[in-house]
Amino acid sequence: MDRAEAEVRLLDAAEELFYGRGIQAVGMDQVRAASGVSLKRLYQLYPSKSELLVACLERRDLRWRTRLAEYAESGPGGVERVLAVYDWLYEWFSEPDFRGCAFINSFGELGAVDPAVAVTVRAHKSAFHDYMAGLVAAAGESGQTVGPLVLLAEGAMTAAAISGSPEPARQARQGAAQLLAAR
Amino acid sequence: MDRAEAEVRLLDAAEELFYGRGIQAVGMDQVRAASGVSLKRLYQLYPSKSELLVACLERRDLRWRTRLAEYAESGPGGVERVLAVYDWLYEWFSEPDFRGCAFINSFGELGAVDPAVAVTVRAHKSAFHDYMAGLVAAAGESGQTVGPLVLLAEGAMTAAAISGSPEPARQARQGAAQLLAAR
DNA sequence: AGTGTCAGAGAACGATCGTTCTCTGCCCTC
DNA sequence: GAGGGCAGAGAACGATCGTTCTCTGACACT
Repeated sequence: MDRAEAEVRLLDAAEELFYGRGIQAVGMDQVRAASGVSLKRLYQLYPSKSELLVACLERRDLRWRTRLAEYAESGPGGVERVLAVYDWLYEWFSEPDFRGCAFINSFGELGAVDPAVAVTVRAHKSAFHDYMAGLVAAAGESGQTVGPLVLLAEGAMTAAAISGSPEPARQARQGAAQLLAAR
Repeated sequence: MDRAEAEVRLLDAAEELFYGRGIQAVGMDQVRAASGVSLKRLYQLYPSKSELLVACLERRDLRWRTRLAEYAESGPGGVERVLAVYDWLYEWFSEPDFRGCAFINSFGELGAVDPAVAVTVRAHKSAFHDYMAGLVAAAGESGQTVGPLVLLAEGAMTAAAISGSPEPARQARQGAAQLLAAR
């Protein structure tokens, strides 16, 4: 197993465990067991739990935004492309192991005590905001709606996590459609 | 110091610490030091950290909803009463020690491993949803908007926490006003 | 083949946690 | 005034955590 594969296995295992049970509820030895990578190697690649977590979040940020963009840009453009974001949220919320937004969860758990986590979470949310702003601008809509549109998505993530239902995505889509229809 | 005062001091101290730094980042000994209540008494009143946390959340739920209702119902009725919710959020977000919604944070940290926490958080969010539904109905608006209106508020809470700015409350209010104007 | 290098397994370490126990001193009752 | 129960302070306990160290065995090279 070379360095690249060890990294992948570590990030896969750590991300699933951290996301599924919370960060402080997972010990480094559980990451070792789930990944099959020895503790020694783990600490060579990621010198602390915090750095492992940040690496997980950064990879997740990339994958999440890529998947979202692929979905949105596979359909028609304009306003429908904005609304497709909420359709994608519905699919995400429906995944069996969905447990909310990993960034919101991480920020709530460690944002106050781990500055690196706070920075990473802010970067992710900022990137999402910028992406939505781009879609809205491409649809020729007023930039004033971007804020509420993002809030609908953020609210849907937490509501879906807490209620255990994907339905908030539908409600967010309805709200977004109304906001975009009003002129 | 009688039992009632010990409870108040414990809940005050624990709530501030848990909310400000995260739950697992705070030890029971810090709660003892901040409250001035001995460890023995603490465990007589709340036999475990989880029960102390749930008691904090339940009291916070009551106080939070009471403060919100007092604010909303101190102004005019109708649609403006719905919008007043977002004005209140702005004031809340502007408090110096604001760190997001304690229920969302607690759920993210412990929802997956502590069922009592999950139940308490769901109850709080459900109560907030019902309260908003009541305001919307009293304003003579369609019940269909309740979902998006709640999502705007939830999204504003997390966005304000992560960005460290109260501005999301303004954006949520704008979005809500548009949703209520559209018919 | 013999030797040096490295990786893995897992013990070890020091810290901290939630929780309980011990000891001491005070207050109330007779 | 003597004795008993109770509360507070803080040590103690067992578990677990993040992180490091030790030991052993396998592989690479001359």
